[in-house]
Amino acid sequence: MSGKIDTPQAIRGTQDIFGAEAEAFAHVVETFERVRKLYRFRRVETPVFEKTAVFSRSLGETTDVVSKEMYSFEDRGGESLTLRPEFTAGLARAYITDGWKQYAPLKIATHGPLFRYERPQKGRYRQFHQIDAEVIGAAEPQADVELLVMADQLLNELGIAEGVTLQLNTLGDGDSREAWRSALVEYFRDHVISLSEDSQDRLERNPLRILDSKDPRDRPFVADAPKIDQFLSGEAQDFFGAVTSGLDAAGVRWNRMDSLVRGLDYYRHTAFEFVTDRLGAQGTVLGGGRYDGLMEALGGPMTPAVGWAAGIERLAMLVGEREEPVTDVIVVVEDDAAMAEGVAAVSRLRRSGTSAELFASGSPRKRFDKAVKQGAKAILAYSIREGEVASRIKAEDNLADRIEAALAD
RNA sequence: GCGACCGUAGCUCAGUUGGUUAGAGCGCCGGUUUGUGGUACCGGAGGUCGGGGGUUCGAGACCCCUCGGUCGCCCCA
Repeated sequence: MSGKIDTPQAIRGTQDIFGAEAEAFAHVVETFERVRKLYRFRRVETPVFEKTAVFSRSLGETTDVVSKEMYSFEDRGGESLTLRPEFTAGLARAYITDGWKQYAPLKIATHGPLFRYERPQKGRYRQFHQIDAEVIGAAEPQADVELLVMADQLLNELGIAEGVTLQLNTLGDGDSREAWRSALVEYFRDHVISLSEDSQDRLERNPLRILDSKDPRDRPFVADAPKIDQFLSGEAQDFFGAVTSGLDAAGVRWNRMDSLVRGLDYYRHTAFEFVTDRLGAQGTVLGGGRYDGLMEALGGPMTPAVGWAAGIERLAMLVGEREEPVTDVIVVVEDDAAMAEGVAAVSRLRRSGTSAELFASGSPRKRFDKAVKQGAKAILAYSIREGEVASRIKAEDNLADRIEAALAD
């Protein structure tokens, strides 16, 4: 009896993933690993925590992520550290501090946990997991296209492309984006009293966000708001044109979504999201864009880059629960006098590459039934007949032969 | 940070307008039965009813606080 010691609870918004859900999670990661190798993206690992400045400088001080969602703390040396809320900033830091410029253009992929202090809900956790792909040091629209085509292939290989659509936009280069932003602020300021409270607040913090407000009060003004297209430079238009024609050439379907903006300050030019209506309020399955200004914000050389990230939990929800694979062989010891034979057999089977489990505890009479009930491709039972250890295999012939061979080694 | 709903055995749940020692199914453990076999029966372990306070003669049921879950808002993957 554990008595009066109360068990510490798991941290809010964290999850213990098990069984069919864990299989779905693993399937997403395995599929990503396979696809990323097809596109020759190199695997990298970076720390789950960084100096706080890595994120605050990259994402923008006024973004929600930086202003209220970071898990920041001081270490024993008094340094402010932060559990990574996203991958890109840390990867950019690594690119600069580890001299990865020598490998540019560099295609990299990673996956792992991220942390954001948010109210948990469907598809949103405080510790969540993403897969991530970046192309750093490539200014060409072909890099954007390659990334998008890879994302599209991933969703197809996961079997969840149905009902997921690619929404694509351009934010233009830095100057285009600024001009557009100023025009939006000016426009919305004229209607500020009619906007929702949230959007009035956004006008100060993040005016682009008003464009994808869900509030019906904002809709009419959003419809007539200045469009990015009016502010795009010639180069920005050409760039976006090259991305869309590349997608068309690769056979990837997309929708122009001129109200699509991304939350973080570092985005330029291409911005995109793969969205679905099958995940409740969290429609975005995979999102990203080009962040040509980020490296400089971190004190590095001007370095063009593009990338995306996708939530593993969200992808796994779309994949659905996956069956855990059935055991090849269950070895049943029906009499403890045959224990040594059972232990030997299960060891040999596993060494031969056959998955095997040993059922040798609890009531001897019920062990075989438990094996039948759990299910296995074959059951190998050891019992005592007339004082001798006797074995019996219940399996299809070809598998029975394989078991015999493994045991004979 | 805001809102709504929810919280009874390991799991899924029941528990009548507040009324004795809180139940079922599944699972688990043991026994009997069957014996090339996923049977049936019997028995057992396991709950301070998320936690704390309050109302009441009496609270799993009502009230407050708190923690957690779920789903929205916000934000995002």
